[in-house]
Amino acid sequence: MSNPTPATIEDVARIAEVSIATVSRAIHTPEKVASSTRLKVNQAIAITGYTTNAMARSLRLGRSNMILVVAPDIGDPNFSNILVGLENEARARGYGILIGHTQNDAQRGLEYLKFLNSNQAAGLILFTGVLPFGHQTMTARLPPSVGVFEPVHNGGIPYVGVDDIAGARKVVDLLLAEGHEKIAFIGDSRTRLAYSRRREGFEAGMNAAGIRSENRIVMPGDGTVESGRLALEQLFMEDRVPTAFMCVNDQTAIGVLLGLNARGYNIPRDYSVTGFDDVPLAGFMSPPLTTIRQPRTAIGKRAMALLFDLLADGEPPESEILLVPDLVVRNSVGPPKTLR
Amino acid sequence: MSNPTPATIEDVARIAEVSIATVSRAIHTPEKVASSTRLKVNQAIAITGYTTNAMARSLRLGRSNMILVVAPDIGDPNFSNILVGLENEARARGYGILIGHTQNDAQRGLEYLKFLNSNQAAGLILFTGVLPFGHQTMTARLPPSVGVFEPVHNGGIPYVGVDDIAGARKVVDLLLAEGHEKIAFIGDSRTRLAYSRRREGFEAGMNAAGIRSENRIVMPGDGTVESGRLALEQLFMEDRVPTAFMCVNDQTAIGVLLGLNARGYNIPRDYSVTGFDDVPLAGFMSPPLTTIRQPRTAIGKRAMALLFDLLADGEPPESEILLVPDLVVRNSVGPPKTLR
DNA sequence: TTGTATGCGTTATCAT
DNA sequence: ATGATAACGCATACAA
Repeated sequence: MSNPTPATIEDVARIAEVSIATVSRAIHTPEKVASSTRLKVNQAIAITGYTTNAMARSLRLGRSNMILVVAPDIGDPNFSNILVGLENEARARGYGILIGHTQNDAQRGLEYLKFLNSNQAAGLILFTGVLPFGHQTMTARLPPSVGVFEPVHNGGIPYVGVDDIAGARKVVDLLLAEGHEKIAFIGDSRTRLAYSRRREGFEAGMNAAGIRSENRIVMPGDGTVESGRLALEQLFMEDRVPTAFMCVNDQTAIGVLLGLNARGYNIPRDYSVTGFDDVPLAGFMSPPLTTIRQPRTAIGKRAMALLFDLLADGEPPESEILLVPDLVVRNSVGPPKTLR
Repeated sequence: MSNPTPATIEDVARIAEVSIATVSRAIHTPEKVASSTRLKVNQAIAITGYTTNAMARSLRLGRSNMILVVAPDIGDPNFSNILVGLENEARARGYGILIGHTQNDAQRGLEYLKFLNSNQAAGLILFTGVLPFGHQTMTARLPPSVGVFEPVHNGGIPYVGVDDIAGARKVVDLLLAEGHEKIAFIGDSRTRLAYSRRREGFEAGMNAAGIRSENRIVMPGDGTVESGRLALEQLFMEDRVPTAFMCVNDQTAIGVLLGLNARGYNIPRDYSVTGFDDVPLAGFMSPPLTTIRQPRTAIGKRAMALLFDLLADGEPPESEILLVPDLVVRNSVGPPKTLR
């Protein structure tokens, strides 16, 4: 199974009875080598099972054909689908993908910075809203990079994401159209720009509908199921219950839904609940959750395409690409009880 | 932001007014260099922001300090926590982790095989039950490797996983103790050894309790929410409804739970449902799911530790490490309706 | 069309 | 304690 040592270009050259230069050419510029020798080389390659040593090649060339994807949380339900978009696009261009997991830890980020500094990756895709390399970021020599989901604060790096304001607006407008006049936004937070923007969309919709501020409830949250449940409990305890809960993401909405179910309410008869993201489970909740669908694969595809533009031109063709997400109407929204 | 070219060991040497050999020594064997020169070197490193080029280093050394983790499905809810265990253990030993995603595609696997052949990774962690490299596997020169969750079929590679039989046994025994006599095992499949073993545990428990075979229902499934729901519907249509559903994993159990809820049943009053894995959402279902907890972080830790044993000794100290998982009792199991 | 020779950035061997 | 240099595997400028 584990052969002693991998074949080198020299092994191939010896067997094919040519020089290593010819072998290299036969591989990378076959048209520059006689077809007869090309044949010999190919046979020798087959015999030895030769694979070019990517490290030596990259060292020589000063670049590699790997793209590094750095993510703070691999467990994020959004991550894997975006990854698929990224991978497909990269593969189509002959590039491979490697994933680095930082767990929001700058120390871990540094590891990958070294990786980058060694030219082991030709490009960088960032899932975090911030360069994950701590202080050393300033002196770092980063390869062409693009952010996904969130703009990268400390870096002038282009990004592709979703138009959160427009998405949120679609949700409020639906709720408003159903007749809701007292709506709570659950999961307010300033740590993630995407979340702030969803809040913005909420406010914009409420403004447009002329809803008075005492009928707008905003609860903080960190986007976890827990936080949704917590916010709900607090609202009930303080007797500030709205007729509709517009949640910053699906996790939060699931928390609210679960809490409401536990209290014996029927959704959407008693209350309406909405999410954002369209996480895999959203459609399986009871009731199935009305939410905003992230065009995940498309985001990944666009991000990688943008990275290749950068790789080719050096200059970002545009610094922000916002995809407009769709509303997916399921069964967690209805008219407010008061209107029934 | 993007400095022209990264500093090399030569830049450092020039500034410190020493030879490159001394710089290298100052970094790797500081005790062999005069403290005065060590100081100069360190200053020069600080000035230049020098990082050793990992690629050149690995090329010279013939080994790297990266571990490659290959997984068929990054979205698997088990994956991210195991990864944390892997990462922590690797970091403690000065190694970094890179993740490769194959999507069960041999072509993609090949990419990573080249990576390995170039000595870009010192070791390999496999999440798949099979070497993901297609035909070329035979001629491949693999680094020390260990499997996670499942033994690797075509490779004599040691693995660490969970004792699925014992885990499943804990579940049946609970169900049996509650008084159930007609139990369905949902999600039978021969594609994953772990799943076959859970089935084995089920049968063993039923045998021990002397349950007759007509009271054992086995439904196929692929471990998705969908498949759980499907199996449930089929059982109702064929009028072969048991009093308890023992599901091969949590996803399946969630499907069953959702289906039962949709039909208006109350769990655990009308039916009992169990899962396996203790996925993040399991505790948030209504009712919270009784299931088996995968010791995920522990598995990752053990797997990586085993890999380092391999790296050091060459010989696997043991070929199979099975951790015994715990039953986590929540609220989806009760006595059968007939006994109430 | 093919071969020779150099250098990519390191570390290790051998002198000094 | 330090320096000069070879070698890791490869791609290419240059020579033939």
